[in-house]
Amino acid sequence: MTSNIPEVVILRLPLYARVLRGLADRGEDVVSSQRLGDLLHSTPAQIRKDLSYFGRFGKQGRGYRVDHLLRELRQIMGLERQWSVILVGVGQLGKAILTYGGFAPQGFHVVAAFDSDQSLVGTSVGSLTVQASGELAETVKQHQPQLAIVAVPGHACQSVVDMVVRAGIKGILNYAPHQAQVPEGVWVRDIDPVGALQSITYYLKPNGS
Amino acid sequence: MTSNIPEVVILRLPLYARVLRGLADRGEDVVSSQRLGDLLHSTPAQIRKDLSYFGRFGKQGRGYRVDHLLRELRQIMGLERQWSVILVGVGQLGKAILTYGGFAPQGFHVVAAFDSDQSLVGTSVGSLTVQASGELAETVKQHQPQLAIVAVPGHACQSVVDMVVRAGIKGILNYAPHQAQVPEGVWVRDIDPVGALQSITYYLKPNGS
DNA sequence: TGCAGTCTGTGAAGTTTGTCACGAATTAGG
DNA sequence: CCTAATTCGTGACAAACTTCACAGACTGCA
Repeated sequence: MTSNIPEVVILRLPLYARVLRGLADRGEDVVSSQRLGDLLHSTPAQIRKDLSYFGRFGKQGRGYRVDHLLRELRQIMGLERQWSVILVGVGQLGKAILTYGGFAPQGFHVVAAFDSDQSLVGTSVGSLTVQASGELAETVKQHQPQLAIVAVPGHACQSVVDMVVRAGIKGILNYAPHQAQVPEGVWVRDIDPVGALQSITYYLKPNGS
Repeated sequence: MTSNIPEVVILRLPLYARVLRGLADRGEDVVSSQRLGDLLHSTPAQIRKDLSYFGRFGKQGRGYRVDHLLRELRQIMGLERQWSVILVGVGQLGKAILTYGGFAPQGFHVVAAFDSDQSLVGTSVGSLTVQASGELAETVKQHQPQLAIVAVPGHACQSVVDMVVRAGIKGILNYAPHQAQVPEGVWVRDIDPVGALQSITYYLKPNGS
């Protein structure tokens, strides 16, 4: 039974949560869909409609209580718990991801890092020791992480994805420039900065307005 | 006059180009929309429709010539030229971006890096020397870069975006966790790994299928 | 208490995006 | 040359998504 909530809506939830966090930090108690729309470059109707998929969180004549709505959203997205993440690929990108401080505050903890390069295995990056790819299945069985970050070259992506999927991982954040094939029930999001730039240049190309 | 080609189509073009590059590397001459669809997890009809917005590149009974279609797509996206990029924010993330080897092969060259932290200004990262943010306008005037990568903390994002926009930049790749406001005619793409993970956990939350 | 003003939640309408299915072009093999 | 097998390009159709617009709920003030 796949839920009937559009995926585009799910993709917007993190943005809503982020903006609400900002409002909470600035001590704002209540926010209207109008105001949220301004902050998100979206429309009030869109925001109300999106939220209505999950329940009724606002109050007519007032708006939404910031802390309440934020808690609800975090609940909906499953963020009221910690998530364990493994990293595969400890090259430059992988190292940057390991030392990046943005994941942990949101409850995503990298608990193990793997690489196929034997000269990396055993070295320390941040607080982790790089493990051999061969140990992945065993380590996953022990720590039961739910997510994997893949930061390997494009040509290695599919085999790495296959490996983590076989180990039981159901969510993958893929930095490799490759569309990985995954079975039903496994979720992949691609991070593609180069593609993002390329889709910008399309609009800049006819130079002028 | 905004073009009437859907933005979703434009966002798919880089993926098409990437897959075609892979096929070209493997020496394949011709590819059908069926095959492309398999590789992209898309449908043949979608691909034919997308391509038809730009012209007629295929041949009935055969398919698309890989090298020809790739060249056409690169032309369409404006990739048959080099693009100059500036980086703002030379923290851990910024440094990783500077040393990342994925941009240059696609024609995106980082020509200058800026940071507001005086202790970073003057230091070398990769082949660049970090400049003070105050020099940005002047440097942009000289080098005429078309794109900017923003890799600063969320709270600094908007002011940095304002600055690069004022300097004349029309395309921004934003790594900061903040939805920047930009005037008409400026294009922003956000890179949001944390948000991507959060939209995955939504689906994993009801643990089971 | 009553009234004017605000703002949500939601069916219905409208728009955008994706799929279907078929004519026409091309190839390959007698 | 003729026929069977492919495959594109595209208008018509369907599905998905967004916007509209309004009833109903709440607030604040006199």
